[in-house]
Amino acid sequence: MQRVRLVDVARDAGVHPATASRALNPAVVGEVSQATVQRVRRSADKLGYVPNTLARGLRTSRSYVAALVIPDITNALFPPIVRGAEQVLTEAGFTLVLTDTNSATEVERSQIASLRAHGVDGFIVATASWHDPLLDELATEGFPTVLVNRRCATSALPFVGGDDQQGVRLCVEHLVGQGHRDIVHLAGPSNTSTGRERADAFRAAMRDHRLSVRQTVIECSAYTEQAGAAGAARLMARRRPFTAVVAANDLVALGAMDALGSAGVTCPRDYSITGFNDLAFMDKLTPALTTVRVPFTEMGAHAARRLLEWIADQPPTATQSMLPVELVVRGTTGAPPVD
Amino acid sequence: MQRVRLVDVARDAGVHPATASRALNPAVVGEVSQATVQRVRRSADKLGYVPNTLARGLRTSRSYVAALVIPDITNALFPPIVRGAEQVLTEAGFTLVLTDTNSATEVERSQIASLRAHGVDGFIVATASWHDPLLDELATEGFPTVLVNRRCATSALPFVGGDDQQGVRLCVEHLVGQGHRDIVHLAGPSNTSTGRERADAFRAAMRDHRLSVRQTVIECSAYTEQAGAAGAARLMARRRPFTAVVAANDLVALGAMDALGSAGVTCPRDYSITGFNDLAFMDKLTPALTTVRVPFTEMGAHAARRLLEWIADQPPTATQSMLPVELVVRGTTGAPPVD
DNA sequence: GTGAAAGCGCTAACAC
DNA sequence: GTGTTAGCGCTTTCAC
Repeated sequence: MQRVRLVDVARDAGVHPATASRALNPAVVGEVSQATVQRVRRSADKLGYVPNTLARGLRTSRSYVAALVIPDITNALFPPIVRGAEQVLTEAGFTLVLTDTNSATEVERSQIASLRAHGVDGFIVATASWHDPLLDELATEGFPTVLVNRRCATSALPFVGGDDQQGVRLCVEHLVGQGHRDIVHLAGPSNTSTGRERADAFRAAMRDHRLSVRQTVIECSAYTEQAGAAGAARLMARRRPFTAVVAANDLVALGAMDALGSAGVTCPRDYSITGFNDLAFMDKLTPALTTVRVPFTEMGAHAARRLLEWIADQPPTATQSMLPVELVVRGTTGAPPVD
Repeated sequence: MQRVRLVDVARDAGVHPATASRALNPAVVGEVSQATVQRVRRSADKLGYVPNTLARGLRTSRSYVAALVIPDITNALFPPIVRGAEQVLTEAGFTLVLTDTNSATEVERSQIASLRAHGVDGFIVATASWHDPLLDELATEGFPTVLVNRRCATSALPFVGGDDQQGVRLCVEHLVGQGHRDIVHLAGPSNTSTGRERADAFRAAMRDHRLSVRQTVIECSAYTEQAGAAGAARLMARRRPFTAVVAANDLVALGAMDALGSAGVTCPRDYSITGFNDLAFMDKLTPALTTVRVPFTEMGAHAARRLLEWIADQPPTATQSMLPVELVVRGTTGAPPVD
């Protein structure tokens, strides 16, 4: 394997390598006579020819490789994105390179540089910070790059994400419908678009219901259980009454429930809570988590399609696609306690 | 970016491209005078030179890319493996290509072929079937390949996995210690090494405790909740009494618990059950799952190290490494019911 | 429709 | 120590 070169095929078919190349290249196969094409194809099959993509890439500066940049693959929301992207890319004859930055900016920068050196044709980036110079650079250079899940302040790059606004609105409406009025938001980090936008959406939804938003938003430092627990601790320290919590995501919700539980405040008896993302097994907890389901697989697939379009044609309109989300009502929400 | 070539650096430094190449290549930098090295390095930094890995690879037939072949990235046990491998590889200056075969053999075959065409230096394979002609081919060709998590019948390739035998033995011992005697095993598919070896280990452990193994093993068709539920249904259909179940993995255990629960048989009141893998959130279920913790991140890292060794030197001894596992006792195991 | 020739960016032999 | 030369495997002008 890897031993049969185009020259060998050409020799076997009794043609010039250039002709063999044309016969095997769908784009220019028309320039070659049918008979020759047949002969070359037969030879290629017979010898088990596998084109050397490196050599092709060196010549065409096209590698048919796309890279997916992920902050942390062990966070359960990313695997479906990877999967969706991988499937679309593979189907299109592309190879997916995965890089896990461990949420570190320097790693991200060096990885992106190295991948470009490897000649990748484009990036799908799931690590976007709200202010992200690295992505601004890519945008400026016109290097094919699609943002997924999180976007930047400067929306110069196409983006595919879930409809955060709608998701939060559904949560607030559901809680209000159950009779809650003292609702607080454990927000995500403000250096992520999801953190910011969910918080904005929360305030907007509260206002729509003529509820005060004063002192109702507590920012968590990360999308983790630890940060959620810390947020809940700060919430309790305030001694401001609340009957419901809209958490920025499932992990934050879980952490908050843990912390509140340790303080003897239990859900759904004492308060209601909603998550976001509907990670695996959220339906199997006790109580099962009411949360917002986001179509992550579709998100990855969609982002991959956008990237392929860009690579094939020219810079796309930097559209921001919002995929519809849905509220999944389970056991962590109910009527507010009567005291 | 990607515009600065070695020639440009050489011109800037006033040397021949070959000299610049040597100055920048750690392996042969000694053949160049210190002064020249300095000058070349300075020029490279100044111009922002990034070596073109494709061109280098074409010349050296080394791409510094390793591929990880995964059956299904959305199965929560694989992300940590990916992460562990990615970290070791990245640190060594390698790039990781991920491919998700969706558990389909044809996809796997075509992906592996395509990746070899892309010039990857080696594979880490997590999809091994018990009989796997594709892997036998790679082994025969001496292509650097390390198996992770699952291995093949013909152990011609190095393998890094968890200590399945020990894990199952711990489960059985724990259950026996609680007083269980009627223990059954919901086994994994027999076309995986984990399925076969856990079942073997189960039988061995039972015999060690002088317990009969007749009719105690039921094979599930896959490592999924559905298959677990189907296995539990077959178990109930037998009408043979049991007080404990050793499930081949967490998903199978969850599926079984669902199916048994629907039939009014609940855990831990009516029976005990153990899982395997300790996936995320298994500690948050009700009851929390007693299971075997497997060091997946370390597994991925270890496999990557083995691969790097192979790529750097020569074919390693085809050693089989077993990483230690530990039993995590939680709520799904207890004393058998008294009737 | 096909062949000839050049070259993508880099590195390994071989000179000097 | 450094320059010269050649070539990795492929594609793409340019002739014919």
